[in-house]
Amino acid sequence: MPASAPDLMPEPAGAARRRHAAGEDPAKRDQILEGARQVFLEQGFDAASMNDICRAAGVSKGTLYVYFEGKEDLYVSLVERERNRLFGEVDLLLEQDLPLAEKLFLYGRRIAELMCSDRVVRAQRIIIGTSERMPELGARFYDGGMERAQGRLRRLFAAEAAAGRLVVPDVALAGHQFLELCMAGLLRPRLFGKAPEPPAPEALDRAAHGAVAVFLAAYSVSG
Amino acid sequence: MPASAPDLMPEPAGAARRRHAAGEDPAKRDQILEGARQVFLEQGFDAASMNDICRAAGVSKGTLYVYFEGKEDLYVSLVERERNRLFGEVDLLLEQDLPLAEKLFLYGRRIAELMCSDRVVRAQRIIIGTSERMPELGARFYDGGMERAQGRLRRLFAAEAAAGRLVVPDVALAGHQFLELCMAGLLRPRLFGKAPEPPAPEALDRAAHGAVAVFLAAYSVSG
DNA sequence: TGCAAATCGAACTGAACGGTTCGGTATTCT
DNA sequence: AGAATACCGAACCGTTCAGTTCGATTTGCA
Repeated sequence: MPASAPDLMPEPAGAARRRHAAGEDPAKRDQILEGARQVFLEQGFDAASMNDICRAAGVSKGTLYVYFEGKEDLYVSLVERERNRLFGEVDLLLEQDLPLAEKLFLYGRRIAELMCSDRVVRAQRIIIGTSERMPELGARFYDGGMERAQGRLRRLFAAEAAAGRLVVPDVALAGHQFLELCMAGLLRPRLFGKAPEPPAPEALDRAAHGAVAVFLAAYSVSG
Repeated sequence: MPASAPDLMPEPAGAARRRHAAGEDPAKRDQILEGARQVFLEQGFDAASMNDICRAAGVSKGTLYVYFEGKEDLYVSLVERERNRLFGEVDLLLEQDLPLAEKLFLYGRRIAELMCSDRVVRAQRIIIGTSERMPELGARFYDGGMERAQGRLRRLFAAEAAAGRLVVPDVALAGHQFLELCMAGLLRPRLFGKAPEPPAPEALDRAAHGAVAVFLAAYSVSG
């Protein structure tokens, strides 16, 4: 196939393309997803209408259906994007060179703050609400979010145990325990609508500090 | 108004009535709520149709609308009933006269088992999913469920602290911590659909045992 | 400039929804 | 027996939805 093939050239190696094939402009795709995010998160999956999403995204209905097959496809794509966007940065927190107690405090506090934020709480609400009908989507969100953090924690605990600074018979259990401790009394009232606002900084401090204290009391060599 | 008022007598003091006024037969009301429970829990609030609920309950649509004002009224009544039914019995677990460690183990294990059961997980899914639009309903469910258990725990911890067997600077925090520890690694995968089955008895044992161990390591006087 | 096509905007389809109405039936009280 | 009525079942109403269609308009490339 010569480089001058008239109409079929699928991938012109040119770096800067201005015009895209129908349904293949990533900026427009993002624009649609952003509108969908607003409507889905504040209406829920069923109550959100495609017309509202079009209006919020500033895109015609025809165009939307060029970029996405339907409502469920749009929703799945949105959840996938949010998952990566929300939990992509978290891993770095554990890499810093700090005393264990401080490292745990900062990591746990950040996770709790993230999980209790308006944006993530609303995302969890809608995903949990649809996980009866779409369990694999919920599982993917869980794996890419909390379970990823769990993996980091397990590695840390195993290393600390190997170094003789902790005694951790079950690193998986310990990982779950630590993160649950960090969100104790914070996340559940948020999910159920009992706490309309994200926790105050002092509340986050208190929970994370208490988590580290309890955790280290149980798993330190001296404990 | 004489007692012999012909058509308006509202409360005939007779003890055993066989025939009920329209929309006032409690058995029929329960029958409707039971059908609504099935449909709501497996379809979600929006996706559940009143026609499906009528069919599931074995009741005509007209009758349903005599007993309930509409979909939301039916849903609210159902949540209220489920809340009482599910969490009504739990309180008794803490009254037994047992060593603290055993009492905590049994209580925590039972709570975790309940919270992770199919029925309660599905109830939580739908309530969390609708708590964006109906926060007060979610808050009531939370208060009647987990928060009630928290109250019991706080009283226990305060008593144990007063007796010199525990050192608990913040009984509210400690209560949240203990229950979160009992469900660590169990509830969240259930809610997100990652774990399709309730946790096995051994998993519940492991979580509750680990919770008691960590908790007592942190809050025992010797700790 | 002129052409091809990506997008717009708005109307439209068919189905499903919540809720209402109404005549017929079965039950229970007098 | 007879009257009263709670319930049934099915048709019906207006609305809203996801998804489609199509001419008009804008946009980028030759």
